Parts: sequence; structure tokens; C-alpha cells
Amino acid sequence: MSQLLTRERQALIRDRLQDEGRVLAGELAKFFSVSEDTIRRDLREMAAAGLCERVYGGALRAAPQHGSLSHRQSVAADEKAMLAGAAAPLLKRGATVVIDAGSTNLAIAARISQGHRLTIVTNAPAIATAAGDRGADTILLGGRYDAATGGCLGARTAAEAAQLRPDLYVLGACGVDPAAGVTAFSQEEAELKRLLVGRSRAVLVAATADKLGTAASFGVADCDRLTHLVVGADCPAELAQAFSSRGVAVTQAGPQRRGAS
Amino acid sequence: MSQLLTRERQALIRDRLQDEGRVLAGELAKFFSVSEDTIRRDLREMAAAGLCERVYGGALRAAPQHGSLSHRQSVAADEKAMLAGAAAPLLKRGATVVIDAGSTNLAIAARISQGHRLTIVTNAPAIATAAGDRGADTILLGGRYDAATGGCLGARTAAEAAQLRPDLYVLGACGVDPAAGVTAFSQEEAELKRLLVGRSRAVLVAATADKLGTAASFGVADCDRLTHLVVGADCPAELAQAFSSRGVAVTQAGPQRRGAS
DNA sequence: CCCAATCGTGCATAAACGTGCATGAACGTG
DNA sequence: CACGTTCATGCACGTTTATGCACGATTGGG
Repeated sequence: MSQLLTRERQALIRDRLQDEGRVLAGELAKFFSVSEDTIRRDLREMAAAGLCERVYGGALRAAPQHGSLSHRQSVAADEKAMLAGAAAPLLKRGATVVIDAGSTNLAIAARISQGHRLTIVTNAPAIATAAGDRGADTILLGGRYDAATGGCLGARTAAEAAQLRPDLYVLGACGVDPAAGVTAFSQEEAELKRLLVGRSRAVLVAATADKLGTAASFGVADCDRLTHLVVGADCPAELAQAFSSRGVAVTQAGPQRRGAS
Repeated sequence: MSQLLTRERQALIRDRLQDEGRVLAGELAKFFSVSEDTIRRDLREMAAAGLCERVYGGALRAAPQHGSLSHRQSVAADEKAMLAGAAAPLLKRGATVVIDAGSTNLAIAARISQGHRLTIVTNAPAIATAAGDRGADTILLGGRYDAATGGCLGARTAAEAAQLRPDLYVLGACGVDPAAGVTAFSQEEAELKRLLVGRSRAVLVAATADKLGTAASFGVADCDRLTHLVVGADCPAELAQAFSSRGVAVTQAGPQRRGAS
């Protein structure tokens, strides 16, 4: 094999990773007739670029991590259940409600009132099963399933969503800020959310503390487009005030209400 | 078995935990040819990461699943895991596979090989999440979600399915009989299944013992339309013979085989 | 209460690792 | 052509990691 450029070697390593799921540093060094240092440098670069996971002895294919969704679900589970308890009553009897993907929204779906004859539309499989279990008429938006967000994204999903006119949209936010509005982590995600915001009569966001006052890279909607915002009881008063003054109905959830005026 | 990376070993332990619900330290040590100390260290790390529960002698799975399917999932779970172990290898590398709703098929989805670059299409939310977790490209067929079957049904689902030409269709059956063929409990279900049978290059059915030799009300396909049938080892020989003589490749799944890849 | 299995900890070792530095080739500039 | 720059590479060095072994503590069944 003739002289290999660095990039070529890395491309070959990537191919092998994709095929076999793992590579050994020492093995690659012999195969390419370079020192292990060089291979380690390659693997480090690739790991930094998100192309593989660096482990002792070599590298593994970057895995869409197992617990990504179930893990997120267990993070701050108490807070999410609290928010869900406050948000669920806002789904009016007989309404058609779109529920976005997201672990907080899953908690809401698991809390919807039985016998309220709700029609739930969602792009998230987990939310569909939860809503179905609660006796709601449930419509699932199909399309390419994105394991990172736990919902369907892409053209087909958007096309199906474009035919809806829901009474309420329960929006999943990656960041909520009075100035920046609602933001999302990825372009595709943001696009679908924007579409649905535009088609819905009302928009509700339930945000955990870590999302309040932060903004992600892709804008979804300005604050004045929001109808309801559900936050924890520990939300700073001035932040809640900032949303209220923009016409958002802010609900503070919590075991103990404070600042109830 | 070649050199195993630490992380790989832990991933394998996690898989086994997921399948069997428990692992024994001494057994794992022999299996991986390492000392029990090393295994204990692995288990300790995994327990710290919340992936298992550490107990005297080994470790237990610590993931309480949710959803309405969870009940059906636990019924005859061993048998389904056995069938799934035999059926999963039949999903060829790179193929596009439609997986029907059903608890047996969910077990198959949870067992698909990582890194086989499969494209999985399904009408069942639970199967979509499972396939996504296993690293497969996953497409979800949308539509009205039917909590009874755990999948989407209806006109929209059928319309999306009508655009597919899958390599393999993993059909979920309510009844399988040499004479009556494959049958389903509801008209709508049967209709979707019929459509997909007609569009697929091959059809696979994994049937638990209680479904063999029985027929439900709505016909889906004759036996000669089946490519593979996966049954338990306790399937009566003459029944298996009856299928074979109609051109079906019958695979009898043995009790829990676990081998190197 | 006893015993064996199992466990945790401390320690030693070898492999794998990261870093800093030197070399040499490729490249652009004047 | 002479020169400086950039970059991939290999080597030396000290550090970290994974592992097995020894030893005492803990567990759980009889």
C-alpha cells in the first residue's frame, strides 16, 4: 500500500469502525505501519469530531446512547412530575392537543385526565403510548425517528403536521428566555416546532429550572406567541414577571405555593 | 474471541442483563476469562451509573419499564426472548425491514444487531424506540394509535405503508395455522398486514406456542406466502412439518443460546 | 454460631496513555 | 534558490488505567 495521507488513513479507520464497531490502537498501528502515537492522535481527533468514542485500548463506534431518553426521564423526575401536575389540567375537555417530544412533555402525557375525551397528536412514540394508556384518542405523526430527541423529525413529519389545526400545542423547549423566546438544539427540530406554533390556537410550555433564562442555537418562537408557561415554584419572581408582562400566563407549580398573588 | 476492550465487556454485560434480568459474577468471569475482581469492578461501575442493581453474587436489571405493553411483555417473556434470539439473526445486514406491532416483535427489535445498518420501519412506537436505541435507522408509520395492538392503524398508516418495498416483513400474528394461514383479531389490523405482505420480498413470523395451530377471525395470508417461521423448541414435529411442506423455512429456537458474534 | 462464598481495599505491574520535543517533508514567499 | 512556516510523525518521559493477587471484612444459609 502506497503512502497514505493522514485524512485517508482516518477515513479508513472510520470505515473499519463503522463495519466492525470497534478498533484497537495497536492493531491499526501495525496495519498502517505507523506508530501507535499517530493512531492515538487520529482517534483523539475523531473522537473530538464526534465520530467515535475513545476508550482504553482503542475506540468504539459512537453509539446513540442507550439510556439517552430513559436517562433524561429520570433526571429531575420530581420536578417534571410537579410541572406535569400543573400543566395537565390546562388540557381542556374535548380539545385536540399536539404534544411535542421531550421528557417533560412525556410526564404531562402520563398525567392527562382519563375520560376527558382528548385527542392527542404527537411525534414522540413514548408520548403516544402514554396518551393511549390514558384513554385519549391518539394520533402519531410518522417519519424518521430521531433517537436523540425521542421523536420523529423530517419532511414527512412536517407534512403531516401541516394539516393540523390544534387547539393547543404543548411545546417542548430546549431553552426559554424572556428576550430570546423559545429555542431548540437542532435546526430540524426548530423547524417542526415553528410550523406547529404557527398552526395552533394556543401554545403551552412547561420548562424545568435548567431551561429557564437560557437560549439554544435555533429560534422557535417569541415569548408573546406563548399562551401558558408552567414553571417550578422556585422560579425567580422577576423572571416570571418578565414573561407575564409579555402576555404569557405563568403558572407556578409546586408542593407549596409561594408568591401567590 | 479476540481481545475485548473494557467498555465492550461492560456493554456485553449490559446486554445480557437486559435479556436475562440478572448476571452472576463468577459466571461472567469464566465467560470473559478475567478474574472475578474485574467483573465486580465492572458491576460496581455500572451500578454507579444506574445501569444495574448490585446484589450479592452478581447484579440485577434495575430498569422498571413502563407502558401498557409492559404487561404483555412480561407474559411468556422467556419464550419471546428465545424466539427473538433466533429471529434477530435473520435480519440481514443493510436490509430494510418492516416490523409489525406486537410484543414478540418488540423483543426482536430489542435484539437487532448493532452496526448492521438496518433500516427499520414500524407502526409501533415501542418498536421504534427500541430499534432507535439499537442504532438502526428508524422510520415510524404514523396514524391513529391503537392502544390494544400497540401500533398505528387506519387509512393514513396504510397510505404510508403503500409506498414501501421492504426486503423483509416481520409479521405479528394473532394466530398461525398450516391450513388457515396467518390471522388477526381485527379487520383494520388484518388489512394493514395484508398490504405489507403483498409488498415485501420475504415474510417472517415468530409465533409463541399459544398462537400455533389457532386461527383468529380475519385472514392475513396463506402459509405459502411465509418465508420464515420461528417457533419454540417445543413445537410439535408434525406441526413444523406441516409448515415445511408448504415451503416455509421453519426455525426452532432452542433455550437461550448465547454465542460469540 | 459457623463456614464458605462473596465482597472491598490496598498494592503491584504492565499496558496504554498524554505531552513535550525533535525531525523531516511539503509548501509558500521573496 | 534560500528561508520560514506548517504539519505529520516518532521518540522519551512521566502519568493513568486495567487487571490480578493478597488479605481482612461482610454476607447469608444451615
